[in-house]
This record gives sequence, C-alpha cells and structure tokens, in this order.
Amino acid sequence: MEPRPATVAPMSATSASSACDAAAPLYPPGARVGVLLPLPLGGLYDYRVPRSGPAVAEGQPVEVPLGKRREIGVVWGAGEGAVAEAKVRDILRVLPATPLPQVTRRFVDWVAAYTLSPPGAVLKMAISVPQALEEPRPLTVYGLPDPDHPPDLAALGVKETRARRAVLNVAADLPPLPAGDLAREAGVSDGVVKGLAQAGVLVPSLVHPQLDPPRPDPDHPGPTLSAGQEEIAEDLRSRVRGHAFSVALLEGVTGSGKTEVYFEAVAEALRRGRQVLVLVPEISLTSQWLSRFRRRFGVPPLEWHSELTQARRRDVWRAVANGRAAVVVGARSALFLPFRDLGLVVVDEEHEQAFKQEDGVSYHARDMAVVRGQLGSVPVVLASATPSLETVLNAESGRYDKLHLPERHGGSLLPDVDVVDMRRMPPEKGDWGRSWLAPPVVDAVSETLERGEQVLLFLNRRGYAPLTLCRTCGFRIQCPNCTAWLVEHRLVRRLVCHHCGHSEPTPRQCPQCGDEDSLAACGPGVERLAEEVVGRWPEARSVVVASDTLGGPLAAAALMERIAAHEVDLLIGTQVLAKGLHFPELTLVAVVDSDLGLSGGDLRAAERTYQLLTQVAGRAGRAAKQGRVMLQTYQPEHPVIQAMVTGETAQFLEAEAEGRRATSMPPYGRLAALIVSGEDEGAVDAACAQLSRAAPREANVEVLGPAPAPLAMLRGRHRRRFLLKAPRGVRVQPVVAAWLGRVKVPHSVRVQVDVDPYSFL
DNA sequence: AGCACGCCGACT
DNA sequence: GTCGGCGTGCTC
Repeated sequence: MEPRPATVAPMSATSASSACDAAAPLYPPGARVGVLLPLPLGGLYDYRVPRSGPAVAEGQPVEVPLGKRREIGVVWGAGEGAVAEAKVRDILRVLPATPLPQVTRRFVDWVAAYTLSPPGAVLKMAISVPQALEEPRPLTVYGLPDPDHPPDLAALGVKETRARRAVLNVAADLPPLPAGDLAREAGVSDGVVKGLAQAGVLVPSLVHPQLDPPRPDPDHPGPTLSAGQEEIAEDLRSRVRGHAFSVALLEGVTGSGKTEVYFEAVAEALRRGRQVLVLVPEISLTSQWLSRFRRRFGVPPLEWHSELTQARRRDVWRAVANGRAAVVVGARSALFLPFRDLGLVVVDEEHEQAFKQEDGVSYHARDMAVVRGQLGSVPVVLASATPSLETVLNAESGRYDKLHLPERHGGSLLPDVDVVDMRRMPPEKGDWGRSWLAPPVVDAVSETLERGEQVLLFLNRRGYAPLTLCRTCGFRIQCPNCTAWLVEHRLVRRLVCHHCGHSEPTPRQCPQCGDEDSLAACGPGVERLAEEVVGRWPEARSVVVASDTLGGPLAAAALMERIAAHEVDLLIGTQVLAKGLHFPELTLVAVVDSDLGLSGGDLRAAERTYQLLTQVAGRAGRAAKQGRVMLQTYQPEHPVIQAMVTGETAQFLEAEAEGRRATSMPPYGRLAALIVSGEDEGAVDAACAQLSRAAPREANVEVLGPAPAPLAMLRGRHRRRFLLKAPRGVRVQPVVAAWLGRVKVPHSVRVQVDVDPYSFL
C-alpha cells in the first residue's frame, strides 16, 4: 500500500466497492493467519485456524490468546511465517460478527501508513465498541398469549386489580415489551408485570433487539431550492449516481443554503439504498442541523460521537455494519465505522480545525475522508463558506471540483462590516468597572435593542479574565501542570487551566506574597464582558454562551431554541455561537477583540481568524432584516480585517497563499512534527539530543528543533518539538520512519509523530 | 496496551 | 533477610 498525502497526490482509481466482500479469502482449518490486534504492536501476529472448526474469512473478528490474556483481533491476511511454528497458537473463538469490510481494512492500513501509527492503534478506532462484535444479549419481553382474546384471570386464579387491568390493556395494544417498558406504559411498577408473568397471564419470550432506525425519506417534501441551488444539487446527485470517486468543494457564503443543497446528494444516495456519512466538526452543536435534516427527510439520522453511551454506540456500530443505518452524522471518529455500502461522504465546515485529531493517532478527518472516498469509489463533498487554503488550492488545480453558491438564499443580504479602530475610539469607563466596548459599538447595541432586535457580542475567551496577577508583587497565577496562566471563572469561583482542566478555588490572598485582595483580573473574558452588559443595559435579557456554560447537549439545544424564539436580547458568546446557527432576529454582531487570533506566530493564524470572523459575521441578518457587523480592532490595516471590510476573500487567500509559497509552508511544502515528551525534563532533553544526532541529512529535507513546544509543559509533561520540512513532492513518512529507527529512546519518553501538523501546540 | 521479569530501598 | 518501586521487554 502506497501511503500518499490525500490532498497532494490522489492514488490511482480503485475498483468499485461491493456491498459484500464475496471475494474475501477464506482460510481453512489448520491455516496460519495474520491477526491484527487493536494494540500498538507494529504488525500482525500469526495464529492458527482451529482444525476442529470452520474456515475463517479475511476481516473476521476473532478472539485470540496473547500472553496470558485474551484479546479481540481481526484476521488481516495470510500468516507471514516469520515466527517459529511452535509459538503459533490457535484462535480461541470466531466472534459472531460479520467480517470487517475490505474497504475498511484497507482504510485502516492506509491511515496507519500515512500517520506512521501502528495499524493496531488505527484498528482500535475501527472496532471501538468490542461489544458490537458479540452476540446481542437477548431481551425478555412480555406479551399476552393470544392478543385477540383477553385472558381469563379468574381461570388462572388471579385477582383482578386496577393495576393489572391497566397492564393487560396496554399489552393488548402493543407488541411484547420488556417488563419495565410495559409497566411504564401502564403507569404501574414493574412488579405488577412480573407478577402477571409469574401467574402465567403474560408469557415471556426472548428477542434479539436490533436497532432498526426509521429510513430517512428522500422524497419527503422539503424546502424548495432556487434555480442556482438546484443546478448544483443536480451536479451532486449525478456524482452519487456515478458511483465513482470525486471531490467537490461546495462553497457558498453563510446563509446560501449549502446544507439543503448537499441534502439532495444525500437523498440520491438514499434512493439508491446506499449509506451516507456526514462529518461535522462538533456534534454537540448540531441541534439546528439535526432539525433541518428532520425537516428534509422526516426522521433524524443516526449520530456518532464520544458522548453516546456504550450501549448506543454498540447498536449504532452494528446498524452501520449491517446496512440498516442509512445516514450517520458524526464527529471525525465516524470515519472508521464499518460501512457496508457507503455511497456518499460529506464533510461539513471542512475548514474547521476540530477535524484534526492531535492525540493518539493524529489525522485530519477531512483529508482521511477524501482517502475513504477514494478507497470506496465514493463521491466526497467538502462544504464551507470559508474553505481552507488547502482545499481552495486543490480546487484551483482541478483536483477538486468547485461548486459555488453565490448569493444568500431567500434574498437576505450579507451584512455591512464596519471597523472600529480601538486606538482612536477607546472604551469609556462606566460604574461597573472597566469597559471593553467602544462608544460606536455601545450606540449600535442600544439602537438595535431599541428596535427590538438581537445582538451578539462575540469574544472568543471563556471565563472572567484570561490572566490573574497580584498588584502588590506582580505574581501571575500559573497552571502547575502546564506552561499557561490559569483563567478565572467567576461564576464557579475557580481558576481553571484551559489546557489540562486543572482547577483550584480562586484564592483570596496572593499565593506568593500573601497580600489580601491584591489579585487583579487582567483582560476580558465573556463573564467579565457580561458585567459591562448588565451595567449598561440592565433591562436587556442577556446570556453568556460558552462551551463551559452550555451544560449538556440537551441544555444547549434548549438554549438555542430560546434564543431563536427571541427570549434573549443580548448574547455574549465565544466561538460556540459562531457556527451554523440561525437566529432570525439577530441583526448586530460586534466582535470585541478581532485581533485575538492573529498573534502567536501560528502558520494558520490569519486564515483561521478570517474564517472565524466570517462565520461570526454570518450570524447577522440572516432573515429579512439587514445585518451589521462591527469589528473592534487595534490593527485596522491588517489584511484579515481589510478582507472582512471589502469582502475580497479571493485577494486575501491569494496573499495568504503567496506567503506560504514563499516560505515553502503547507500546502506548498510538507511538514511532519515530532513531539518529544516526558515527566523527566532531563530524559526528554537527552532523547532530543539523540534525535538531533540522528536527524535525516537528505538534501531536500530540513529539520528544525528541538524547540520547546509552545506549551512547553502540558499535563505535567515536558515537551519539545522537531519540525521536519520537505518540498511538496517528497513523502515524509519514510524519512521520519528511518529517523525514528535510528534512535532508541527510553520508555519514559514518548515520541509522537504528527504528519501534516495543524496547530503548533 | 497489559503483564512479567528484574534489580535496588524500607520494613518485619 | 523479604515486599515493592517502576524501568525494560515481550506478547504470535
């Protein structure tokens, strides 16, 4: 398998996938097979197919002995024969699950090779719910022996009571149900049901429940598309019909109806009985997306994300594997679900950084989605209002097809963008303390509220203040585990580290000099901004919306409903409010600190800030009313701010691309990062010295580092970073693999590889 | 990832 | 003299 960067050089076309792996090799009893275990082992382990049992297919989940324990693994191929015959042990058990599809297996291998991870670590993501591979546990359900005839209680010697009558009435109308469900329906305790079963009035039976989600209806009456939208929708439909790999960049400003357009591709896949995967950056924020899906297709899709219960994950995994799941919307890990017959992959908000997994196997879900599409001969749709530079350049080079939705659907206009130069119009202090809003913004907020419309004050900083220092001695409160300041969260009266989650009660005295009440908050967070809002507009109904104030997904959805219903006048929010939400009455968006993301020397700082500002701006004036955006900035001349004002996105991206080209940075050059970490700083440095000595000396490869990682200490581990730079055409994997092969670092030091690093943290 | 083996400090 | 710390290595 040739690992190649998905976004740089597509692999040769692969043969069309089939719904079942009819051609999967079978290994007869006695054969030696290579089994991939979901452990970081490096390769396959050989086992023997038991002589007493049946043949085993490639892809078959099996249980094998490993040392003195048992592990679940997957038959990956023929045995390699490198291990002494005497060491090879028998497979213990063939699991009652269908083989992992061939495309999924090839995908696991591909991702492992590309990310330089052990294949087992990738397999672990693909079989993340081992229970899904076992026989479903039978469930006892209770029903009437003959639904058409009410039971003769007297004949069975059972006294008729009100509660029993209720249960029997319910049982007559419903299919057999578990005792608890039946009791709940009847409004009694389940003892009544059990009692009736004991007496023989209700009869138990065993069922193997399986998730059978309602099929989304492609022909459910949905919203009507404009002619422009319809044309693009048809293009997408034909890709789905064509059954071949392609990548389409679906670009359109916020509010142009991208979602409804790609829903037509989803509908086409449904008509053809094929499965659809929609990747979204953060599943907890998709309540509005889900209701749009339900409006279009009548029923909700299946969800896949880390907050699902184990039982739910097991059921969804099985439903995907057996083809009952028609549409799955999920976070990046959904890529590794064992789709039986995938017909379309959509990556929504493809520019989002959340698609890049940083810990463990580090991969970019958007790029791997393209690979998944290629391996399965499936069209891929990348949707965004602000596509990433990588994707834009791929579209320009013709590798991806660009589909452009030009205007806002429904005739609403893009908002006006005003720059507020904070150097010339500084905030004026009020009774409530410091102010963070410039006078023109204050006026605009007042006017908007007077008109009865909604306002969003956007500040991408959680908590009360990003830094707390002592006025007496200058001490700054730092995280004990990380190189980062603790952030005061006044609502919960704690100082919190936003990197490792450490938190401690806010002290009354300075931890260094012991002075009472000397600690001063520095700079604003959303909680502090809220003080100003309450001071200035006491009668406005305001709410702080940040990831840590949302509560669970249910509470978040409820809040969004309240906002949409205009039960709130003034939103003070972080980036959780920036994306994909539709609030018709929201007409003014003020960005409190437009420059926030620009500092820090991150390769993609400007691009990201531009994307975030565009997304936030898109929240303004999405319905009939004209929206307005105000950007508070200390750098009004910065290209990002200028691009926001003029709307010249192409020009901005071109300048950004030029900068990357000049420095040979992605997407014009290739990067791989090594993150060396450990609790013992000396050991980390020693390992770095070794790595330095062994660094590749190829002419076209450059190695930078070791440098302290931007968070030099994270979660109590000291961190150093190497950055390997290579021209675009070079495959960095063999170079890095050879490099790592030349050094041997102690167990206590970890070296993580990040091919195509995104954040530089 | 587990789990055992193995070689140096504080306990019965 | 043992119990146990976790550093190193192996598991087909």
